Amino acid sequence: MAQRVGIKDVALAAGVSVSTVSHALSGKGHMRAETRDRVRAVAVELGYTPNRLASSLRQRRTRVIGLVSDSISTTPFATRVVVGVHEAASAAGLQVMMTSTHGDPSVELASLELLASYRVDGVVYAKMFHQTADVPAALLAMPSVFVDALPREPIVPATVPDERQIGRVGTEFLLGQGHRNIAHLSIVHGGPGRDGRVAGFMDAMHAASIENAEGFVAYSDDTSEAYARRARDVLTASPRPTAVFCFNDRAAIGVYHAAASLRLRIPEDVSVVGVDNLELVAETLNPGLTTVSLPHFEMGVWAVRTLVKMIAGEPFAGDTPSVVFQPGVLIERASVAPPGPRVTKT
Amino acid sequence: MAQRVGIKDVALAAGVSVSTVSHALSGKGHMRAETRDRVRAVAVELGYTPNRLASSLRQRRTRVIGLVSDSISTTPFATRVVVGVHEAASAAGLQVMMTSTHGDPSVELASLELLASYRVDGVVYAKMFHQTADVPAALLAMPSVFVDALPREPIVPATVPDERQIGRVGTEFLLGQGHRNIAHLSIVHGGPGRDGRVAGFMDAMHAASIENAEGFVAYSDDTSEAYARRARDVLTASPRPTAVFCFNDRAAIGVYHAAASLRLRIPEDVSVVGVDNLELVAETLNPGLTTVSLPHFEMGVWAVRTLVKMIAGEPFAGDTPSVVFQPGVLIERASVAPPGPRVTKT
DNA sequence: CTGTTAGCGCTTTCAG
DNA sequence: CTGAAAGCGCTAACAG
Repeated sequence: MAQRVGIKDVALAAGVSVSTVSHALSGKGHMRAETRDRVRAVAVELGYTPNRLASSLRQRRTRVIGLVSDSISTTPFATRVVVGVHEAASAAGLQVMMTSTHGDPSVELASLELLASYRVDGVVYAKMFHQTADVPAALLAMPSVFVDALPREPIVPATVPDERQIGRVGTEFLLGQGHRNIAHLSIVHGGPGRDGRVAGFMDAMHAASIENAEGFVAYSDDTSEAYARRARDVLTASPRPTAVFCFNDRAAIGVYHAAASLRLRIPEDVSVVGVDNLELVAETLNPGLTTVSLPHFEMGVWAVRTLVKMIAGEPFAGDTPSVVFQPGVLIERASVAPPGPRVTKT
Repeated sequence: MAQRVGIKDVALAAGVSVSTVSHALSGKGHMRAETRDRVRAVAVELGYTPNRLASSLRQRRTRVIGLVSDSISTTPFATRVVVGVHEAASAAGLQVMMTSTHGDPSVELASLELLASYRVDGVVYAKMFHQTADVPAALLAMPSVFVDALPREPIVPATVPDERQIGRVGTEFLLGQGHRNIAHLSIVHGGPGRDGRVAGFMDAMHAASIENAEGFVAYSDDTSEAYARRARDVLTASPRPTAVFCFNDRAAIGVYHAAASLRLRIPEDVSVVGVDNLELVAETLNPGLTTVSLPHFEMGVWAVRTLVKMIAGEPFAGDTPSVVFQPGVLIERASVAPPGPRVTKT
C-alpha cells in the first residue's frame, strides 16, 4: 500500500545506478542535464516518494524540529506561538512535532526523550506565560531555543515580550489622548509580566511629569470577578481616573463590567486600554477594546529562525544577544477618547 | 552532541549481542530475566536513546501520524480538534506532524507528499468548517480519516457534528424554559451547518406543536454587523420573540448589541442561546451566554482512535458506519430565563 | 560523468 | 536462550 517504489526501482527504470538517481534528485554533484532530467521524469512517472527515514538516518539530520510547550491551547497565546513556529518552520523546509506537557515535568522529560529518539534537529521550548525557567538537562543535548521564558542559566537563546515597552506603549497612548489621571489595574501575583508593565507605566507617567504614579496602580487577582470588584474601587476613587490601563484584556473586561454597573460610559466617561489583543474578546466588547498586542507569533517565528541558525552550526555563545525582547503593538479600537467635557456619540 | 550511544555500545558494555539488546529492550521473545534486566540497566546507565529512524525504517512503521488541516488557528475550533488529536495520539503512543494548508490545494498536495515521505502511519484530514470535500488522491495511499468534513465518496471514515441534534438541543432548552415565540437567527450561506441547525430548530418547534416555525427564522450574513442589524429586525417584530436561538455565538453577539440598542435586557426581556461555546466570548458577554458546544475535541479524539484501528489493519469497508455524528452539549450560563412577567434581578 | 561499495542503527529470521 | 547475518532505503566517498 504505502509507497512501494524505491530509489532502486527508479534506477532500474531509468537504466542508471541508484547513486545517479540520488544525485539527480538532490541536485548534488554535476551530471549531464539530460540524464538528470530523464531520471527525474522517470521518478515522477513512477510516483516515487523518497523515504526520508532512510535519508535522515544516513544524513544524521531529519529536517524535523520539536515543539514542546506546557499547553497547546489553554490560551489563544499558545496558539499564536504554535502558528508562528509552524509558519517559520514550513518556510525553512522543516516539519514540526509538537508535544504538550501539561506543565508536568515528568511528561516533559518523556517528551524530550521521545523527540530525541526521533532525532529531531532541534527543539523550541515554549512556556505559555512569561517566566523564568530551568533548562531541562535533556535539552542540552540538542540545539534549542526558549520562548516566553528566560532560562535561569544563559545557556540557551530565548525570546520574551518586552513587558516594559508594552506598559509604556499602552500608557503613552492614553497620555497622548490627553489623559493625566490614569489608573493602572494590575495583578497581585508578581513576575516579569506584571513587574515589567508596571515599570513601563511608571516610565511613561514620569516622562509626562506626573508624580506619584505609584499611587495610581491597583492590584487584583487574575479573575474576572476580582477585576470587576477592584475596578469598581478604582472607578469610584476621587478624583475619578479618566482612563485605566489594564494588565490584560481580562482586567479590561472587569473594567467594562464595573463601568456598566456604575453607569459610566466607555469611552466618554472612562477610556480603557488592555494588553493581549484577544481578538474575540476585544471585538465582542462594546465598544471594541483598544489593546496592546503581545508578540506571540513573532516569538514563534524568531525561535525557529534562530534554531535554524544553530542547527546550521552557528555557535551560540552565552554572551552574544541571547535573549531578544519582542515589542508589543497597540491595536486601536473604540475604547479610548480624549478626557474632559463629555463627547456625545450616536 | 546528539545521542552518540547506539545499540552496539550497549551490547558491548553488557557483554551481549545487539540482537539480545534489541530483544531485551522490546520485550519480544523470551530470555532470562536476569540478562534482560542487566541489559536494560546498562542501557539507562549509558543514557541510550534508541534511534527511531532506524527502527521505523526497519519495521516500516513510524508511530507518527500526520494532521493536515486548512488552518491551525483561524478559529478556536481548529485548536480544539488539534488538541483532541494530540491527546488521543499521545495516549496511543503516537507523535503527530501537523501541517497547515491555508486552504490551498497545491500546498495541501505538497503537505501530503511530505507526510508520505516521512512515512507517517496515517493522516487525519481536517477541515475547519463542516463541509463536504473531495478525497485527495494522495490520501488513498495511506490510512486516513476526515474530520469536520464528509468525503464526497464514502471511501474514508469521517466524523462531523450532528448539526440537527445541535439545533434541537438549543431550541428545546428554550422551549423547556417556557418560551414559545422563539426566533432562529441563521445565516444566508447554506451548508450542512446551517441546514442541519435549521432543521433541528424546526424539529423541536414542531414537536412542541408550534406551527409555522419557518416564519421564525431570519437569515443574515456571517459578520457581527450584519447579525446586529438582522437581530434588530427580529427584536422589533411583533409580537416580539421572547427568545432567540442563534446559528453561532457571533450571531448571539449581534443579538446582545441589538438588545442593548433597543434597551432590552437579557435575559429578562429576551433570552438568547448560541452555538459554538467560544468560551472567551461566552464569558465576556454580560450576562454570560448559554450556548451549545460543538464537539471539536471529540472529533479529534475519534479520528485518531479510528485511525489507530485502521493502522492496526482493521479494514475500512465503505458500508460500515463510516461517518459518525458527534452531538453538541448545552453549556448553561445566564442568558436564558423563563419568559413572561419581568423578573427583577439585582 | 556515472557506478560500486560501505554503512546509518535497528529488527528479525535462522542457526547454534 | 543467545548470536550471526541480512537488510530496511538512502547517501557519500571513492573508483573507474
